[in-house]
Amino acid sequence: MPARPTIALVFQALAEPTRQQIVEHLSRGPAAVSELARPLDLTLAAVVQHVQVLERAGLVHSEKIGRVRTCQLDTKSLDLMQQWIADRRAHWERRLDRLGELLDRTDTT
Amino acid sequence: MPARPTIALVFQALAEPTRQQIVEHLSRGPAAVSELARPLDLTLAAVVQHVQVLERAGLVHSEKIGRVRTCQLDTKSLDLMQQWIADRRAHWERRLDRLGELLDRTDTT
DNA sequence: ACGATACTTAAGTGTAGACTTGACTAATCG
DNA sequence: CGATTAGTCAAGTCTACACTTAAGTATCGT
Repeated sequence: MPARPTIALVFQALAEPTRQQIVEHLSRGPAAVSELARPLDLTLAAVVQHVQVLERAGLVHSEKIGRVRTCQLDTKSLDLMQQWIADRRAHWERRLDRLGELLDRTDTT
Repeated sequence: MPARPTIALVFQALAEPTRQQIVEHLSRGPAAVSELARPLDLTLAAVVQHVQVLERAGLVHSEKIGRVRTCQLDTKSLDLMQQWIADRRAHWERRLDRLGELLDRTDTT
């Protein structure tokens, strides 16, 4: 039901300090929305909205049982980020290599 | 001169699609500000501002020679991000392990 | 020297989005 | 059953920030 999350969505979601805190909380284990809210001087409504953003970004998965919605970290988007970083780095380093070769050649001629 | 960049700053910087494009451009090699601006239907002033944000986040380093400011990818903050992701994942997976043990024990008793 | 290029800075505008309030539903407890 | 708990939804407010314009500086080409 959520359109496949893009890196843009992931970075946008993590840009908000509160949402970073929520992710850090969830990395210590699943939690209900109200548990996430407790340490966060915010209304429950605000926390719900944050969770929705994190879900659209594929960073969190949640399921409602009875009246309590339990949230879990979803590592899919962590993978996505790591891939993105690796890609940028790969391009960058390949470039440095080519530069190195060039310098070597101009050096020895 | 830039205060040590925080993960918060890094995510905030990458939240903006335009800045993602700039980082992608720079991963293919250094570029002047006006080169970054060319494909980006924006004024030069706007691009300068984006570069400043990326610099404060430690994602880009730039140096002005003559009248042209040349920008480079700075991998410091890529490291920072990768560390952050690894940390969240580590906590999360350690938790899953403990859960597994618990289930094993309750299973065999 | 003159014009063009490559930024830089300050100030103003407009919009996205973080947060609140208030009213609602539904599950659980005593 | 009524009261509490846990979450949901729809408006509305308020601020941060992406972007523009306009005016400036410094460098380069001829």
